Amino acid sequence: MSSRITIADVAQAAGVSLMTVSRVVNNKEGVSEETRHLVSQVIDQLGYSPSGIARSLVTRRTGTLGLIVPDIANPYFSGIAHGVAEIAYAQGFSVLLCDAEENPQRELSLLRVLEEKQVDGVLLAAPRQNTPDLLPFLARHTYVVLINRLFDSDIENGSFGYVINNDEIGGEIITQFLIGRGHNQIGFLSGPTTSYGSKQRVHGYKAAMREASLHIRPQWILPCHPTVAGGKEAARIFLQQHPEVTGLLCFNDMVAIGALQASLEVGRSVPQDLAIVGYDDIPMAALVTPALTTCRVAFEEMGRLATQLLIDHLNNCEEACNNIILTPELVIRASAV
Amino acid sequence: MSSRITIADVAQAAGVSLMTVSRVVNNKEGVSEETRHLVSQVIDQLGYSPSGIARSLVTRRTGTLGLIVPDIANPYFSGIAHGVAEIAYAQGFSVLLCDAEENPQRELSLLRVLEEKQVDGVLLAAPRQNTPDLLPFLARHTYVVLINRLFDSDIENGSFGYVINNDEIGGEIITQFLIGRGHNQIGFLSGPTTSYGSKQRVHGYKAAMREASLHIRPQWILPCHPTVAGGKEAARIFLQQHPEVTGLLCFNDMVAIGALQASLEVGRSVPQDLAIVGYDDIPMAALVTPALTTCRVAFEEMGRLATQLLIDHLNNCEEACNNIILTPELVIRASAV
DNA sequence: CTGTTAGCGCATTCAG
DNA sequence: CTGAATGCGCTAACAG
Repeated sequence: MSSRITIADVAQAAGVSLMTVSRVVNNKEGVSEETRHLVSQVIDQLGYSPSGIARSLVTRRTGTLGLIVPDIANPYFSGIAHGVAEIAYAQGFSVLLCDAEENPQRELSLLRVLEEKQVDGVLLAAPRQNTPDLLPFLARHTYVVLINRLFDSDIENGSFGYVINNDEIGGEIITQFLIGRGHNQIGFLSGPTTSYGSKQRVHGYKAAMREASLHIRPQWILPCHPTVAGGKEAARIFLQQHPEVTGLLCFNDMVAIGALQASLEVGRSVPQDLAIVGYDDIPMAALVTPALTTCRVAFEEMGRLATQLLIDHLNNCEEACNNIILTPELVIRASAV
Repeated sequence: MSSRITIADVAQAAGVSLMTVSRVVNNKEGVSEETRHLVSQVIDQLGYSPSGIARSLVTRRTGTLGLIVPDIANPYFSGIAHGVAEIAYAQGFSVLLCDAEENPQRELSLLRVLEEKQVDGVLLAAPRQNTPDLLPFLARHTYVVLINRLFDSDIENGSFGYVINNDEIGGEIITQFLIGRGHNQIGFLSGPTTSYGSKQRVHGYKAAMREASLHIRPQWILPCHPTVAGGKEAARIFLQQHPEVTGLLCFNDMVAIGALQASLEVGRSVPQDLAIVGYDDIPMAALVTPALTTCRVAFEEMGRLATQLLIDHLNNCEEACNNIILTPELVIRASAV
């Protein structure tokens, strides 16, 4: 219905050949200013719009990127998506949004869909969990950029582009900050055990503790769901079992907000009785009370960089195709001073 | 590169015709179980994936929906997007995400892109501002569903499907709530003057005031930017100019959070000295201190309903194609009790 | 149940 | 500078 009028209609109306029309539509050389002008006019008049579908069939390029996120309603991923959309638009690409709804199986299915849709490349944002089948599905795509997610093996990672946050340094920074403020009993509500980021942050935490010659107690590291509810529950348990702890690191800001709530319940005032540190710096972090001291991860920037990396690769810009490791930044607010 | 192997390769390898392969790929009738099985096997073996592009060229359907939002990083729109993605996936559609970056001009350009990509339909979520050129661009699409946005004229609205929130009732509900709690001097930080929702909410506010025989003072209605900063600034000015006001309605939760901050600065404690009410019930609303009393708008549900409406229409299900008006719901928390 | 013919709308050859 | 042929990969409409 929509694309009723074709390039042929335009050609006929303008009294030229298909190719001439095609050339002016695509701004190609080899057309006199005169005919170019004429054809443009006819195009406007007829309201012609080229069919991206037909074009893609012959060029074998769709100008579309696939973006897979675990949950677009999560500010973490919507921030990434915002960055992705910005660069994609600027470079003339569209983005097919795939929400896996936190379901690893769904990711596989989505990868299939993207294959049928013939996207030029895919951006895969941090699935929480490692599905073993993921690799073969990924391999079917021309090019994939991983956002804040890595496989366990470097060999596998070598097949993909990636932009990640250095969570090990992140974990180290926040731990060092607490140590610097005189804390030496520091706990960690470490999030999902399956999370790559969690592991890295714990590494950083341990490194900082070791560096300061502080004893590392495994029971001070408590996994939890990466949500407010998860953080609240974990903090409740943790604070009861380890009242001696004066500094509490959290997997992310949501967990930290949960910890804030638990502290209130238990009667430990933050930051006086207990310092709490988040991670990510989602918009909410600055707005809770007390405002969260946290580690800023540049979501939107990651989205932008990943998209640029992907597009550079599609354009065969070999030089520009370097993977990117971002260093997070400490943001001191009120929950730990 | 990706779709190197075609239906022809499968046909040859299986020793059947193209059509037979096509039939099994599309699960169509008219193939014996035996050959169906054989062909399926060859497909797996060769790793064949059908080309959506080629298919779309002939079927004139892309199985793709366009979604335009002003800002995907805004929880309001990422909530909608989540609902959209859910239904789209469930019904076998993909969604092309377009982030207009709060730029009405960009919207037009995006609409063009969607036209070239030949999306089956488009979902347009609440642009803040009315661009006069919007209508002709929308008209080029087969079917459009407006999400929480309406044109000023009913004739124009008649051309589109829509799912909206009844913001007039919303404004009325929150005003009645404050009145019921004994407030009779109620201000309204009403957001952008260009916003359709703002106008409606103000209508509701006035209706409730009138109904309670309270005097409506125009100076108690103050427009502002729909952001935390905008709310903070507006509240600062408002509270200084109208200290007599004891209840403050806000355009949305972000504005309310700003008002909360301003109150703290000015030394008015919430809810004792001043009741503050938000709008939308974004995730953040429950997490600030004091937690926001607000009016819940069912974002995700709106996304779901709009998408279903669009798909129903594409499937020519005339009966099911009714526009939807949702009624918001009061959520009482701590900022106004 | 299976195969053949034709063409979707366009861009890439190659000739003028 | 312009145009005529050819085919991208697939399905609809017919034949057998």
